[in-house]
Parts: sequence; structure tokens; C-alpha cells
Amino acid sequence: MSVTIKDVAKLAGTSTATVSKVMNGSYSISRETVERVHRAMEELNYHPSNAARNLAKRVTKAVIFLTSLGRDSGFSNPHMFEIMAGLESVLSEKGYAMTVRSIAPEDVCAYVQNAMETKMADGFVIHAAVISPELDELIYRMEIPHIIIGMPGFTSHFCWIDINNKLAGEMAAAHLLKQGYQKLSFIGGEEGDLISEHRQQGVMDVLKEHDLIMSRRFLKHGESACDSAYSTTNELLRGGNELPDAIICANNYIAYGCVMALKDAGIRIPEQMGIITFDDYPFSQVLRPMLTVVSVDVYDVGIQAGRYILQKIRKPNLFIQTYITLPLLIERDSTRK
Amino acid sequence: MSVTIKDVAKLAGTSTATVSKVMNGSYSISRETVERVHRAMEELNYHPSNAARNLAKRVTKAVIFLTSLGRDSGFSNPHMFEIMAGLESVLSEKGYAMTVRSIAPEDVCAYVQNAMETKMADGFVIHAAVISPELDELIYRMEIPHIIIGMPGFTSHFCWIDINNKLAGEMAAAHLLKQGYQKLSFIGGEEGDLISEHRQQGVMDVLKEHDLIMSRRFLKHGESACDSAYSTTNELLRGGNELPDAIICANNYIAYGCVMALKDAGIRIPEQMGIITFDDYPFSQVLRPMLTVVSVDVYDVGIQAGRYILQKIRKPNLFIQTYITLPLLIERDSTRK
DNA sequence: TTGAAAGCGCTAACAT
DNA sequence: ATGTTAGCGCTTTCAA
Repeated sequence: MSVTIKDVAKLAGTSTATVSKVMNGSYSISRETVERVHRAMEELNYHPSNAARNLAKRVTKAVIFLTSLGRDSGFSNPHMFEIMAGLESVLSEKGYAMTVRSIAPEDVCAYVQNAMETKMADGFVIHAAVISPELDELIYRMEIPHIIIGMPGFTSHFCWIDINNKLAGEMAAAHLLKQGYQKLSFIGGEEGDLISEHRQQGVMDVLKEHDLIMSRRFLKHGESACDSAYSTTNELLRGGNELPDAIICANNYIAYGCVMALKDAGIRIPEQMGIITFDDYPFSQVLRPMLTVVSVDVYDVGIQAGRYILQKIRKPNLFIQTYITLPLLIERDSTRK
Repeated sequence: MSVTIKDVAKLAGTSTATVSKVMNGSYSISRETVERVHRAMEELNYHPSNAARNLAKRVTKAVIFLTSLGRDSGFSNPHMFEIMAGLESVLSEKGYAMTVRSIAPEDVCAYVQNAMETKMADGFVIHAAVISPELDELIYRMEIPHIIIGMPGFTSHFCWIDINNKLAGEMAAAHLLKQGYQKLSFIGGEEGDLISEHRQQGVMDVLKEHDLIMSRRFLKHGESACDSAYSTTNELLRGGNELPDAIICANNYIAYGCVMALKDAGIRIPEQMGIITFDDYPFSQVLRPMLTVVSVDVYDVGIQAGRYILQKIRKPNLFIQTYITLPLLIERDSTRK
């Protein structure tokens, strides 16, 4: 069909073994032979078949990114795609293909086992949303090269990386204090929203360090939606003269509702109330004043995951530790007192 | 290393050819043999190697999704990932892997050629952002199974599908007229923003059909950003008593700025001014009143692309036509006069 | 430094 | 209905 290693060997007057060695940069080939082979390749416009090469080498040169996708996930979870983009950049740079596979959480085990047994990939990058203790057991038993994105909510043998949300919370609180705000309030998401809880934790830790304490009434929870945050903020404001001077919103949606409520109440940001939130999307730069945020380079999470999985593929039992990326404070107008 | 077809054949007391036939569902194998082979497979926990199978079959069972990714594209281009998710759903359902590859526009030709020659995929789904006349030539010459997402901006042999933005514009205008608005205004993006231009085109066509004409002063252009749209809207309002009674915003960002300007000017939506825009993200449901939009099921675009590319892989010279998906009107509060 | 030969694990005529 | 045989296109000992 197309030109193969045999054709090259014939034209170059060598064996296929020699051609193979030339392709793989063996040192034991004379300069002249190398040149002859290269010329033959050029002349025939030869390109080695990946499939054949991988079969012979017993590798796939592919990594599967496993997650749960569906209608609207492009909109509802841009972070995941940001990670995916970062991951792709390092994989393709190293000659690996990134195969993206969506899978229901209950089917993950069967899929991973099969994908491994039929040699569909050399390793897996798995979103925490689809993991389970069973998967942990499987991966541990079969020694599957993997890296989980997001900290598992249960103890496991998994290798994982995650964003340090607690640290992000610490940075938010520390920034407010530095700016001279003193009576901090926190509006979080629903119970069980781990991201929100970790951020809150960080905030509380910083207050404790400064021998401060957050008034009970300044700690609020609700849905991670604009509407809910609007009401919650209004509750907060009903406190009369016992008002906070800054609000930490657990995420962009909450921040949006919160800012709307403050505007409607005629409270000036940042003079009367400082506002800080997390992540730089989708509202932080659109609201006025523009919001100070603690953001995370999610793309970088993907890059880290890529480096990690490639290492695991090389040396399966190396680096069993966890890893964490750093948040970044982007100071804007909502906290300049 | 692992269990192969030979082991199965040996245990089942047949040839490997028979095992292969059993796997591929050949009709010319006796019931008993089939059962014996299946038992052997189970007993040995056999799983055929994809690499070997694909090599022998001269296929890859993979489709490459080619686009240009980078830091922030998860946020700035959620549509693309929505398409990707739709694409993945049909590919994986049909046993194909979706390989995602980011590539700079200037490297696309070389990449596609190489990927084809080294047999990395059976077909390509390519985002219009990275195409060029050279690519068209290459794909045409090498008869590469492909489908472009987005209408090429030049004449070509490409197979492509795209959203019908002109139709979306028509729907927006028609809806406003139906609601009783009569003096329509259009705020578009920059010159050269094809999406905005097509939408505008649709609007104008509908007006013409109704023997209406848009006042020059009601047709505005600016950047696709909230700030810019805020100013543009103010210009529009400075028209004194010559005001439109509805505004069509070319996208969500423009709509956001526009709504802010109207609010600050004390103009009531939808009573004094109807607002309609396109796409349901990220602001249309967060603004008050919630915005009526003409949206497109982008996920469905991915599904269509998937079906299309699989057909092309089967029969490379079938379906050379283009295809288009339908916009959907989501009626909300901003146009209930 | 080079090449012969035996794989990698499966498929696909062609016989039987 | 089943087996023989020759690939698919490349890699990798091992010997020369």
C-alpha cells in the first residue's frame, strides 16, 4: 500500500534492521549508512507507521483523559477544559496522544480495566469526579499508571494533584487584613461543597493567627448561585450597625449576587465594603468595580498532571506523593480601601 | 507477557484463525467451537490487543480533533469544548477514540500530512480557526477523511458544518416584531467578526421582508466587550426622542454592557426597551431581567460532526455537502412587552 | 558496523 | 466448519 521500511532498506541497500536503527538513532551505524538511509527515506517520502512501531515496542504513546462530559459541561466546567488544554500541551510535546474519554462514574472501573488490558493507553489522567474506592483498588492491584485531578474524598492509594484551596482562602483573608479591613464575613456554598469549605478553612486559620474571630452572624452559607447569594447578602446587611467591612465570597456566582445586593443597598465598594472572591471567571472582570480575586492557574494544573503521568509511565512506582499548585492574588478595585 | 490469541487457541484446541473468527463474529463457526473458544477466553481472562488488531486491519479506530488551544481557551471558548463533548459521545459510542490535538495554524498542514502518513487516525475533525487554502489542497489531494467545524472564509473543497448564524439573526428580529417592538436597533462586534455580521444580515433580511428599515443611527458596532457596549449603548441613547424600542445585541458581552447602560439610564426592560441576544452564556441568565436569547445546541454540532466523520471514514467520497444546525429561541423576560 | 531471523498479536485469503 | 499460511510494518536479539 504505502512505502514501508522494506522499500527503504532495498533502496538504501541495507537490511530493515539497519533502517530501524537509523530511525531510532543507534550509535552503531556508520555515518555513510545513516546518510544513505536518510536519502532513501526522503526519496521515497517514507513515514514509519505508528501502529506497527507501537506494536513492536509494546507501547501506545497515548494517555487517556477520563472524565464525565455531557451537554453543557463546556459551559458549566470550563476549568476542566483548561486543565485538558494544559495536559495536551505537555503530552503532545513529548510525542503522546491525548485521548479524551467521557464515562459515567459507575462504568469507570470496567472501562479502565478493559482499556488497560486491551492496551489502549500507557496511562490515565482521571478527573476526581469519576473515581471510587473500587477504582482505587483496581488501579492499585493492576499497577496502572495514573494521576487523579482533584483530591479524593476518601483515603486511597491514588496519586493525585489538586489546587490548594485552603491556601487560597488564607491568601484572601490575609489580603483583606493587609488592606485594613477588620470585620470579615464569609459567604460560602452549600454544605458538602469541598472547595468552598477548604477556602473557608483557610480564612478561619488566618483570622486565628491574627487573634481575630469571625462573628457568627458574618458566616453565611447558601447555594452557589447569584440569586441565593443576593438574598444571603441581604440577610447579612439586615444586621443593622453590626456590619462587616469586607466579604469573602466563596466563588464567582456568589460574588455576583453579593455585589448586586450591595449596589441595591447603596453600599459602596470598596470604601464601605471590600469584596474578594476566587477564580477569575466568569464575572470578576465584568463587575464594577472589578473584583480582586485569588485565582489559580488551572492550565498549569494540566501541565503538572501531564508531567506527572509521563513520569509514572516511565517509572510506575516513583513519586507516590501528592502535589499541589499555587494560587495567585490578582489585586483589583474591590479591595482598595 | 500477557495472554494472547495463541494461548486461547491452544486451550480451546483450535487454530488462532478460528479464535479470530469467533471474535469477529464469523457465521461459519459451529456453536460448540464458539462456546469452547469463549470458555477459553474467560478462563484465561483474554483481551485482544488493540494495537495488533488495528495493525492487521489497517485502521486506527481514532479520530483526531484538531484545534488551537492555549491558556484560557477553556474560559474564552466554551463552545469549542461543548462541541468536543458532543463529538466524543458519538465517537466513543462507535468504538472510536477521540484524540485531541492543539496545533498552531501554520503547522496544521505538516501535522495533518504526517498524522495521515504515519497512520495516527482514520479521520480528522478540524476547527475552522486553523484551516487554510493549503490545508484544503492537501486534504483534497490526499483524500483525507475530514469535517471542518465552522464555515471556511474562502472557497474550498472542504466538508464543513456550521451554525446558521444568519438564521439566528432572523429569528431574533422576527421574535421582536412579533412581540410588538417596531424600532429595532442592532449592536454588533468589530468589523470582520463573521458571526456578528451573519447575525446582522439575518436581522436586516427580516426587516426588509416586513418592509421596514433600520435607521442608520440604530446600527452600531464596537468591540465584543462589556465596556465598549456600555459606551455604544449610551451613544444610542443620546439620540434624544429618536430612540429604538428594542436592541439586538450580537453576543452576550455586548448584551451585558448594554443592559448596564440601560439600567444606569433608568430605562426599563422590557417595557421601554426590549433586549435580545445570542447564546445562553455566560450572562444571559444572570442579568435581571433574564435575557431572551437565540441559542444553538452546540453539543449537537459535535454530534453531527461525529456522525459525519464516521460516514466519511466509511465512504470517503460520499456526502460532500455542507450541513447546518438549527438555532433555538429561548424566550425570557427581556422581551415581554 | 551490519544483517538474519524471530517476534509483537492479530487478520485474511485460500485450502481442505 | 476449520486450519494453514502469509502477512500488517516495525523492533530487537544475536551472530557475523
